[in-house]
Amino acid sequence: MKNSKDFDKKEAIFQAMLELISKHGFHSSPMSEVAKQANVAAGTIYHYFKSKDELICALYTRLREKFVERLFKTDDSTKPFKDRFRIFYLQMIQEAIKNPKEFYFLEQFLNSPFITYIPKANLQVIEQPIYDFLRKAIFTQVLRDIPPKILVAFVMGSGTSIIKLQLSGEFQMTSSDIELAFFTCWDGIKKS
Amino acid sequence: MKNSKDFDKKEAIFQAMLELISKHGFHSSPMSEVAKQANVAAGTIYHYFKSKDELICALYTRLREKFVERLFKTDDSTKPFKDRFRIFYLQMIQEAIKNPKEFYFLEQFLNSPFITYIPKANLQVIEQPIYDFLRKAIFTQVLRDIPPKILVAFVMGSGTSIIKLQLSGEFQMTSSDIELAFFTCWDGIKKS
Amino acid sequence: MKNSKDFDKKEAIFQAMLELISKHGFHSSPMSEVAKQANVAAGTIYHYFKSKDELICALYTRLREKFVERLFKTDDSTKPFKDRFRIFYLQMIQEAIKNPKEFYFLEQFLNSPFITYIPKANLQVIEQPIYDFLRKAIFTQVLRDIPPKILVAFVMGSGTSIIKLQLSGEFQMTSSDIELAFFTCWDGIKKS
Amino acid sequence: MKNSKDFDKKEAIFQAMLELISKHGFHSSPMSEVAKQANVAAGTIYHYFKSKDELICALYTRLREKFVERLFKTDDSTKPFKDRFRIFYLQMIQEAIKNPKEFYFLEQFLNSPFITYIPKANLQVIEQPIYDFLRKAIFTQVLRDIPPKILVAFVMGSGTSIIKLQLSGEFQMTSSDIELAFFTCWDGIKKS
DNA sequence: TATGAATGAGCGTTCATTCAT
DNA sequence: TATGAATGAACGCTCATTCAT
Repeated sequence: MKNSKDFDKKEAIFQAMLELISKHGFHSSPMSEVAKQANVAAGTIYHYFKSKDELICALYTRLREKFVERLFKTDDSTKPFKDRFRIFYLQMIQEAIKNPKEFYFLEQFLNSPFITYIPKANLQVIEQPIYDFLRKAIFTQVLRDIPPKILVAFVMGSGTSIIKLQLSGEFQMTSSDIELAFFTCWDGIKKS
Repeated sequence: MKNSKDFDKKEAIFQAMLELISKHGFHSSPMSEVAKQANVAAGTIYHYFKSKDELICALYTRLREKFVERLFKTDDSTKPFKDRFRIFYLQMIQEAIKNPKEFYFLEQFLNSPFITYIPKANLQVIEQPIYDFLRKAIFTQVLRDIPPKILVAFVMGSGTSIIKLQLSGEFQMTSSDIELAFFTCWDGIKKS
Repeated sequence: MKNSKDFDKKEAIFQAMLELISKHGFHSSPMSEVAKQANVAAGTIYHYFKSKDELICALYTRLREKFVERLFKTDDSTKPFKDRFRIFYLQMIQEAIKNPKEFYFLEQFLNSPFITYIPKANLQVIEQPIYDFLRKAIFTQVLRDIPPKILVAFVMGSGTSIIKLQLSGEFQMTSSDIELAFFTCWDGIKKS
Repeated sequence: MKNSKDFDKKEAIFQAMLELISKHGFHSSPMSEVAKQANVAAGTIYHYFKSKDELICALYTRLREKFVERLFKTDDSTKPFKDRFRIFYLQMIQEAIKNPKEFYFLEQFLNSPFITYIPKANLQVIEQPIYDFLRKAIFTQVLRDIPPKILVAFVMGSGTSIIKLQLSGEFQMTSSDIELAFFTCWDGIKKS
């Protein structure tokens, strides 16, 4: 089956690149190594991606979309917003902790000059669900009335930072620690 | 004067590397280019630093120390903690915005495999002032009683994220926006 | 019809290679591009030709034969030799100018190490008509008595050079210019 | 001595590239091989030349200049023009035969897409002496009154072709053959 | 100390060719 | 016959590092 084989190879290449970059960084992840780990020839990668940069960018887009999607996997819009936000915040932390490679790759990419290769419009589309989620809650006066972009930055930044703390191995968070983190965030953003 | 010349060259090398990496990333900042921008010969860099990696790591340590130091430059321990924290938070945001190259370099480094080259103990020493500042406030029941490391991550993570928002050019923060960000953070961490 | 299809594909491949090489040279004309322009699969080319080199050599032989043939297309052996030679010389220049791709390919090939792949005997067979044409005229004392090979070289070399001048775009030859070129050549080679 | 070493290396690289290309063509002359034959490291070539293409173009300019210069090495402007032209024509043929590598390289380059990389103005400057030499003789009514560019093309083209004949090994020219070739050319171009 | 020419391992990428379908 | 995905050797080139001066 051509399609399934295609899928397998592309997927294997993505996976190999993810593994290498999350561990060694962009420039210690040579294409030859990617090929080896993906069990394809070096040249094969170039049937699927124009260049190393394009592969890395495609991987970012793909992983970021997947990550955002997961944040709302367990959302239940019939619940009170506080509960929904709690689920969202915990989900963010837990998903990242369950997928450290993805998380490291995303953070590394986001904080590198690579990020400038992705058109801002594309980035916005990917982040839209988060933005919408919080903006509506500002509108319905559940959340503090501050510019939504600041709110998103605040929430995601604090979460990201807590994830890094946990993944660094420097501090073992219990689930009640995570709960505390949620309350800290919530008390900051809620309409008082 | 040997020391002063040493200082000048080392400083020039640091500055050149900072400029290049903040703009182009680690692996688009060749030593030859650093040398050119620092007005020294390529070989000279190796009198001051064992390797490119060591130079980058030294630069990180140096900039991170400077950054933390600046956070407390305007601290006044006689004031109520809330005021002190406000100054601290605003200072963090403003210093980063005033020094975008430093900020980009630090974030890039922090989110790359390079960070693992710096012994954890050293990192802890550098961050200690922040940790102490907040821990004491927990102890005196001004701040919410959560593990200090989580608190530090929360505060610094939210701040960092807001800085990125501003530096991205995607959102122009007014000083009242920054004030709002401070309140959001404060309401989250204060003892209620 | 197998033969007609064969013919079509082979022809399309020849045409595609000619177009690419005349424009980009041998090593900027990948087989994949040839395949694309010929509307066949890359592998298909290898049903008709053993290798890229063989294809290029076959193309040379083919085009050179066609070119020589055209030189005598309008020959009329009943006319005086001077008239016949005039037609020949003008034909050479005009055919090349009408078919610049063919001309560029032939010249490129002729001046590259590829030419050594073609057995000398084959080359001689192809050029034979030109050789015979001029040798007879020497024999009949119409042309200067110099070794025929030198005569052929002289005539073809001067013609080729004039063609290049015109094709370079550097000089627009009128038909009276071409006539002058003919006289220049003729006065050189005729028996005086 | 820095200058002499520089000279040596650059010269050695030029020589190595010349040797390889004249024998194997552009794309069978890898930089690694050039380095090996020039007794330098691959990277060293890139201190002297930006790229392979630039090296090849520089080599062309250099050799073509040298070649044109040699044509007039033995010129004596006090002699009658016919004698001067004879010397010139014979010199062209003999120099090329003495330096077959240079000749093959120049012809290969001239008939490849590389030639388009060299600005036309530069080419003209190099060829200027030949042009001037013949143009003056047209002006003084020694040579046939045809556009100088055509005259140059005629003379150089016929000469080049005769050189190729000799170098091909297919025909051993005696000095009286060369003399005949000169007369053939002269009778063509002289004012009758 | 300071230089910068020189090194050469290693990179990203290309492309002639093959072969399972 | 025809396909085109896959191969992998080989390419042009970069750049951290060295060392004679």
